[in-house]
Amino acid sequence: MTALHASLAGETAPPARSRAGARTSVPADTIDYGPLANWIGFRLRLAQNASFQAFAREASGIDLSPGRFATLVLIGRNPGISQTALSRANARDKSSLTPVLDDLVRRKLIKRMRAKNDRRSYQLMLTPAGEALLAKLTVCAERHDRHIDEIIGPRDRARFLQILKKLAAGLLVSGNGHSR
Amino acid sequence: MTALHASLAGETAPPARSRAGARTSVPADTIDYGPLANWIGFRLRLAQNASFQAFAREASGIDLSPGRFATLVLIGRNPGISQTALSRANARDKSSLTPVLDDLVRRKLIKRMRAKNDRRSYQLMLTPAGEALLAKLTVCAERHDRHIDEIIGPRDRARFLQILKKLAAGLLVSGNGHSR
DNA sequence: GCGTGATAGTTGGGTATAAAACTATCCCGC
DNA sequence: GCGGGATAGTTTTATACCCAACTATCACGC
Repeated sequence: MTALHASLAGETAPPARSRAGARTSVPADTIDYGPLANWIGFRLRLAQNASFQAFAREASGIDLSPGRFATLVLIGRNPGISQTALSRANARDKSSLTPVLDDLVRRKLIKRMRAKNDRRSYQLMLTPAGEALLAKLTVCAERHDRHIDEIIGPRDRARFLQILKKLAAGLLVSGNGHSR
Repeated sequence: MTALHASLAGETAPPARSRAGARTSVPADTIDYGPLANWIGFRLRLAQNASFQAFAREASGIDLSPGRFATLVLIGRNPGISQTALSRANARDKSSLTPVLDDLVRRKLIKRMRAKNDRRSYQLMLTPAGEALLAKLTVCAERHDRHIDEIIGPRDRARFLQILKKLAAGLLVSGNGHSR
């Protein structure tokens, strides 16, 4: 991350690339993306990438990665949620959650309590410290989101969001004749 | 991936979840996403996730991950490109590229040739086998893209794509007063 | 030609994530 | 109450990625 993205995005750094780069056959700003240029999947990856990093910047100084933020939000909004339900909501495998939650517990941001009637599962909830951190991060997230709004423009936002939702829904339904 | 996404997306699997799940405090379909529900960053991640998996399904049977596909396209479109330029175009760190290219070379899909006038850099190009595989994958990608079109609807596609581009560009320019 | 600073690629260390196998627990019908 | 089948969470293994440090090479000015 850093300058590599800049060059992809529209060149932030004009000073660089003048001697050595010019000889390496493809001068970086004249790259032919071919069909990639207009494939949704590719652009989606770039946008997600950028958003992730922008958020990380927004929340820099706070010792919690963007990925864990969603986890906190979901626990905060759904106290007592199980790990499995949380992993589903967050679209990550439940096994990925184990180390994350271990860490959050270690930092005393969440609590894991055994459910009364099902001793297999945990009930997750925020600690007061977790609530406090969540509040701080929410401010960052809102700033980030406002930043995105400036880029998209408020008119298109709703439409854009709706398409994102349709995409996530539509692409998944069509492919999983799975059992589980 | 699998049923977890389905439940998020709109429930493909009605048979499951009826007994055990009902008691674990938060029944998965009544999750409160709170502000997450309409945060672009979060939705972007879900959509990208879904797209990635859908593409993987489309190209299942072909032994090449979606990530490497973009690499092949870029090399095919820009013969002689250097690894650094490629990593930039693909928005990944150049160090991530090393093992990927090693693998592609091992499978005889690409060639790495030392540049004449700069013995530090390589010039990458497809082998005939690489061209052939690229052609096969392009078919998959086009099918995938058509699938996405069905979901988005052709009217919104261009607008959607444009917003994705603006987002990637806009979010990156504003955050890297980096040197590198 | 030689030092200085930049660049191409690799290596090493660390994080995030997924898939599959596993353990413990649960539900249900008999 | 017991056995079969499902579920919650963990562990193991493997992959993809980043960043920082490293080596080899280059370019330029003197």
